Amino acid sequence: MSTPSTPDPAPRRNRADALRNTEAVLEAAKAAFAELGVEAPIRDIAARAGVGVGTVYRSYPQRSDLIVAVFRRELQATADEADRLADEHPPAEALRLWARSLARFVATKRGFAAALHSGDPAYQPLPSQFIGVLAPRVQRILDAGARDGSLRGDVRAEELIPALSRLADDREPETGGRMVDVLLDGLGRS
Amino acid sequence: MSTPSTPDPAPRRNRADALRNTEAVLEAAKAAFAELGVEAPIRDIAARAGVGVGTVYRSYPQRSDLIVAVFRRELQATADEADRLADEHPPAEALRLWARSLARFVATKRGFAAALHSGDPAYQPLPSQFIGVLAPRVQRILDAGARDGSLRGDVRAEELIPALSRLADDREPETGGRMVDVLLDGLGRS
DNA sequence: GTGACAACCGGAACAACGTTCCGTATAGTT
DNA sequence: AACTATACGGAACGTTGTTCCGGTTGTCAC
Repeated sequence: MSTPSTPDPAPRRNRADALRNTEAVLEAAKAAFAELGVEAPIRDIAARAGVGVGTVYRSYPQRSDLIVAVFRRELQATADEADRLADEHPPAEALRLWARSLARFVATKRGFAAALHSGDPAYQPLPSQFIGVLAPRVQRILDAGARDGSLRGDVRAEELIPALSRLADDREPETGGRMVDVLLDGLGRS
Repeated sequence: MSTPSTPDPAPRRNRADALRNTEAVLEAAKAAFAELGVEAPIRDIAARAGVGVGTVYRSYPQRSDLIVAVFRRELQATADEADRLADEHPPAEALRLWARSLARFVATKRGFAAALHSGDPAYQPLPSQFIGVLAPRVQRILDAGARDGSLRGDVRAEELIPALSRLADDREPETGGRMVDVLLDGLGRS
């Protein structure tokens, strides 16, 4: 406010060791999530990364930050696939194919879907982070389907995605897949 | 093995104070579940009942025992309703009406559906207890629907009930209800 | 190279919870 | 009234999330 001399008030670059640690924690979390599910103990993640718990909390104040960081790449791939499928297939088929893609994503992330819907404050930002990325792409498919009459128009992506991820999160992947199919059958026609 | 004298080896009747306490814990748990959800702290339940935690564990070694005991009556009512609806309505309609009944049950038991599918060992007996009671009644409806062609025949009650309870367990009851309807639409026809 | 300081680190410390265990109290019987 | 199997209470232990602070270490200016 007072000194107009510094146009970019960014005070300092991040320290190199801090960046290294942030990366190490990310890798450790990825391994821990794969092995123990997304509710792996923070202490465990810290130990794998060779750092103290304080360091984990500094880089990722909320557990959801860590989850989002670990799965960002795969999440983005799933989102991109929605666009690709929308371009290459009619809406109803694109939606069905994309649902399988989502089911694969959910099935390989133990505890992810449960965390998504838990209501636990530690996971509170997760739904918006997760659905925020996916919903616009899926909504495009739903809109196209509503236009050509192949999909009913009264379900929004923001409610469909949680429903699909809930159904897909079954101990028996085959059962989860079948229930997803049934739900999509219910979306068919108008 | 050695002494054939005692045909009924039941050694002693339950003590009256123990019965009183078991009942007090049940009432306390009912209140705690309603207020805090099914993962209410055991200490909290014990305090409400005016009892030590050891007493809670003696009557209900697993948390799932407490949950089943608390909801047994309502669960039974929901199960009975399946029979009633099956007698009074055609299969597809009976199923839809029953699904609403299940949705109401789930919606008013905070955390119940999540516990049902959590995989947490503390809740491990819950699915069989819960689904074991409901499934036979619901299967009757599904079978009738498969016979008259109004419902597809490739979905079993054991997988439908978890799916419905997952969908119904939404922060927005209206959304949950709509997704349940969509799933049932998918079950329609063959 | 050296000094100084902000940034960062590690892990101790605290709180909440599930669960076990055992010395004490007591209901029911003799 | 005395006795004993039964049940009780809650201390104690292990695990987890989360905060906090004394000590350490990059980084920059000189």
